[in-house]
Amino acid sequence: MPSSPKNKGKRPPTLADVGRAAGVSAMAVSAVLNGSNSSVRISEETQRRIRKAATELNYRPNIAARALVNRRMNTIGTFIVVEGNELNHYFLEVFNGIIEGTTKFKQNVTVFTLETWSDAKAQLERAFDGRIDGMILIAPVITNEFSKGLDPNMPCVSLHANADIDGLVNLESDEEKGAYDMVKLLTEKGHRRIMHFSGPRGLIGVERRITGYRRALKEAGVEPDEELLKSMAYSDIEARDVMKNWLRDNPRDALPDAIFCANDSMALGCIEALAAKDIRVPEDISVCGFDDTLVARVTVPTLTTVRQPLREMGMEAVSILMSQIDEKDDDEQGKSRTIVYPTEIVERKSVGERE
Amino acid sequence: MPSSPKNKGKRPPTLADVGRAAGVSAMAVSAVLNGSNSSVRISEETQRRIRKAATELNYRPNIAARALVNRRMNTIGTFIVVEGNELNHYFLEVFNGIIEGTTKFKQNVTVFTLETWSDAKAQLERAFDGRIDGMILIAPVITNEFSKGLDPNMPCVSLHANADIDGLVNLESDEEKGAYDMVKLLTEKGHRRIMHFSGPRGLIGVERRITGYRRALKEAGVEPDEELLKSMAYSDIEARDVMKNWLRDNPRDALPDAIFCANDSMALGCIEALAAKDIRVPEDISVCGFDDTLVARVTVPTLTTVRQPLREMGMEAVSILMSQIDEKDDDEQGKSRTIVYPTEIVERKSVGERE
DNA sequence: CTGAAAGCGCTTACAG
DNA sequence: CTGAAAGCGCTTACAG
Repeated sequence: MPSSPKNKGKRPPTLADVGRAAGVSAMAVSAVLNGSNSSVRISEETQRRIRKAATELNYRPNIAARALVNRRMNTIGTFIVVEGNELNHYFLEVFNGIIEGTTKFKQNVTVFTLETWSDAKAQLERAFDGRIDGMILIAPVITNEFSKGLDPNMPCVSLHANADIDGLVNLESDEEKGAYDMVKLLTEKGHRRIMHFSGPRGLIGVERRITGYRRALKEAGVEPDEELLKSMAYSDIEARDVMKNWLRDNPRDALPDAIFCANDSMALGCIEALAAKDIRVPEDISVCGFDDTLVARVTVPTLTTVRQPLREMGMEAVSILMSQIDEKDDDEQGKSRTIVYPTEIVERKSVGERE
Repeated sequence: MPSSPKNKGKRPPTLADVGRAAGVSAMAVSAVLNGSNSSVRISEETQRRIRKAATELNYRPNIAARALVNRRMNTIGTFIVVEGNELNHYFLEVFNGIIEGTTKFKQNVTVFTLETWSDAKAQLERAFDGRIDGMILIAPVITNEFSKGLDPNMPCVSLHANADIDGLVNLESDEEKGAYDMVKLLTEKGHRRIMHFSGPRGLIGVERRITGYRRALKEAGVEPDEELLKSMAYSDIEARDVMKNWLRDNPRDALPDAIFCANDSMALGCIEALAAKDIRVPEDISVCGFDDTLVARVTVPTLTTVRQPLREMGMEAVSILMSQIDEKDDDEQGKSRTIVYPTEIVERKSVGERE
């Protein structure tokens, strides 16, 4: 009773099986079922017979065998660092776009999560065994160290690469202008003391937003106050805690007029801490975010925010990657490139007029 | 200049290449690098030499070749229907758990999005070409039609399968008790006229929540009023619109004491519509959700909700799937099974006391 | 303890 | 217009 003969006949049917059933060679079956570009013409009648046999046997091509000869898996890998142990809204938006793109191109997506960008070499290698044809890096922090972990033969597109990059296509948005426009809106609505909750200093995107923030302030005749610039991780929890501590350490009348947060989740964290002290948004203070993720529309109050076309960027990343993959054997040149998407202010309820 | 000789030498190194470099057979390399269970013992010295050659050549196993012989891709597929064109918070939570699980088991995840569960046969087949070893269905609506699309040899676990299932493991939570507990809490806080925004009638989970809702009402001596039960898609937008219309069509003093929403997003949609009419939560009306997704904690007011351990369920789904995959050749029996997770009330700010 | 052979399921030249 | 052969890169028996 133990070790029974392994499931005989359970093995899925192969091309040869179908061929046998239809009275032709496996090669003929391959040609009609998988429409290869070979010069083979098979008679209508034979084709019909082959297709019939295939459906009857419930034939399904074996992707591993095919990939072995084609060197093409028709799947792309997305790489993301899981911060604070969770995938966030930014990821959700971008991923929605990636899904849309891969569906269009009939590709599969596999998701690789990294613990950190800094020593990603070992983690990256999991993907370099032919299982994906190209990779999308989501908001990577690309260091020299990291670049070394990359495979030069693997087509690669990044979104919001937070450092200078070399040899890959990067999609980003005009973050400085987004920040500038938002802070300008704030000043136009009469706000003067404007706090900025930024991401971690040093990252390109973070610095760009700070630059935009300062520029708008200066143009409105407000001298940037370093006390009002708080840097932290891009996290709602951190923003909440920073806000909470600030409220503990400062008198109520020191409250700024507005807070410009570097992403929507941080804005929510902020609002949460404010609400705990019964400070109302936007009546007592205005708060705005960045990204225009799902939550911005759905929270109360709805969030005034800087929209980056994250979803579109995800879609485009796939589309660009696909052309890279297809042209891989051709010239390698012109690979390095940056595409900048426009940002746009979305006015909702969390920003009010001053006075 | 056209058709240049294809990138010679660019082809990644194979086991044979490494073997040649180390002066051994490919088989020996395979044995030491991929620690097979074959009885092969290779001398320490040779092993060192092989490893050295492998790193020098930057050897990487080819997964397609390996999969072809092993019939194992070490990747699992997750299947989800993209409602209203976006992956939602429920997905994000569950997927976080799946990621955690697959990381632990060193598996990859690929995400398949379906347009609908009803005629999923063709869409499902994309996955039945050996690219995944098992599948996780996220909140599927399993009909007979759908079951026929499944491959009986493919290990399969579902989360919140919203129908009776046959031949697969289903993970779900005790939704009836969750609903009951929540409505009971509401009645204990003095609420009597309690509205329920449910999902689409007919789905098992929806009916269970309705049952729990009614039971708690009756126990509190409140006769369920069918006028207060509104069914709709599980969507914040629908909930917002239903609420908006209700507010338009009913006098202010007809406002219920509380609204029990079938998920967090719907609760947010509700609150949004209420806020537009300056109806405050929880001062004027209490609102609660279901799921305890990321947004519940972060919106204002924070949401009182029924927690389902979505993340844990995602993790467990992977773990169960892995054992199914490993035991596939063994007995097929006992495959069909349901595991019910407890729900739990999380009290936050959106529910207040009456009077 | 190590190597030569066969085979996983497919596709791509190459002959007829 | 169609078939026989070789090979993609690996692993698993099987000999030595």
